[in-house]
Amino acid sequence: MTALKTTRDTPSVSVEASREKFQAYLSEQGLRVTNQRLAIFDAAHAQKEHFTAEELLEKARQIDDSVSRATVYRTLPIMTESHLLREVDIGSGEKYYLAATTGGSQVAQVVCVDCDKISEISAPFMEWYGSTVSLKLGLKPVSQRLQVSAQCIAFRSTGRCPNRTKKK
Amino acid sequence: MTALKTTRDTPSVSVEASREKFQAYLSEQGLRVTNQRLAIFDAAHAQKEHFTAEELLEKARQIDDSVSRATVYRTLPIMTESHLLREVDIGSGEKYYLAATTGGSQVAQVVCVDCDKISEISAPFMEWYGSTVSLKLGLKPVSQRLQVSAQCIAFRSTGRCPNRTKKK
DNA sequence: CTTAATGCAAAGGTTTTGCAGAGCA
DNA sequence: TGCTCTGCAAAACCTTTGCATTAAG
Repeated sequence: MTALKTTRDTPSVSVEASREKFQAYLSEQGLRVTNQRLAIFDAAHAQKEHFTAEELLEKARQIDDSVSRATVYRTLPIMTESHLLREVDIGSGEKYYLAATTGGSQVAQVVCVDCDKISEISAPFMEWYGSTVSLKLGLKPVSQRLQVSAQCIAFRSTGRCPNRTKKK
Repeated sequence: MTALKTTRDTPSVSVEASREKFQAYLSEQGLRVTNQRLAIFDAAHAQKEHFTAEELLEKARQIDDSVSRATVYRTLPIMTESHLLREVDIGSGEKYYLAATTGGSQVAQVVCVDCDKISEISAPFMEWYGSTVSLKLGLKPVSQRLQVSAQCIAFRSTGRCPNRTKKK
């Protein structure tokens, strides 16, 4: 499966708008707008669920097969620093990412204990609690993250998650 | 600095009590009580701040210099599963640990953005929010974690943390 | 043209694992 | 004595980096 041309020429409106933000960010920072960066960006924003760097590489290559693993890893921090992508580390060894189209920093992650599937949910109280907790220690809060481990629906009924790939 | 004998023969009362819990847990699970496991346990419970696997190896070797890195890594999950140790992943590449002498699962971590120093603080509201958020998604909550990024006192005054070792 | 960005492959750091020998129950 | 646990070293794993080449501005 190499270099398939997808419907990249007519991305959805929201993706289009986000991409403009990304290009604007790159220019502001004096960074170059390359085909690889755009392919990686588009691939990331076409995902509906959280993805890993490796999965992103695969998707990006379906758009532009010249994209390398190194460039994916070099582009991820750019996208997270521009707040167009959210990084989620659930402690499973690899990091997960999701396009930050909604919620800003006010989202909690709920992770299935069996299959590691991540759900996000609005948690507007988080920022207030982050401040409360920080200030109790005399520190200045920067950001906060609430991660909840839970049993997903499939696990509760069948005792095993359908999309589980863990070695454990 | 190899195999220094410390004051291991007279550990504090609380450490002593915890160690008994650990031995009981091992026996219950049909696991063996070995000198290495006890040394690792004692080393872990002698720390006042969060530590890494590598740091734990060094401390454990001061108690019993036969302790190997492999055994440390094999013992860590046993101690976390017995709830005598708390694992904290702040997304820095290596995991941190701390003896779970207080707070149970009702603690939030506040991490300095510059030096990665971790402070813990009681956060009794967390469990309630974990439940709320999980149930909104129809999931059964298991545990929750609130991690706050903040600027520590030293960073605010000098612009740099004293104990910083990050490459970044 | 000038310089940043890229691909490749090797290196990096942390954690895991196979195996033969050691030691607890 | 049987079977778990251990140390050692190699491997696995994700991520980063050096270098020659490519391409954006």
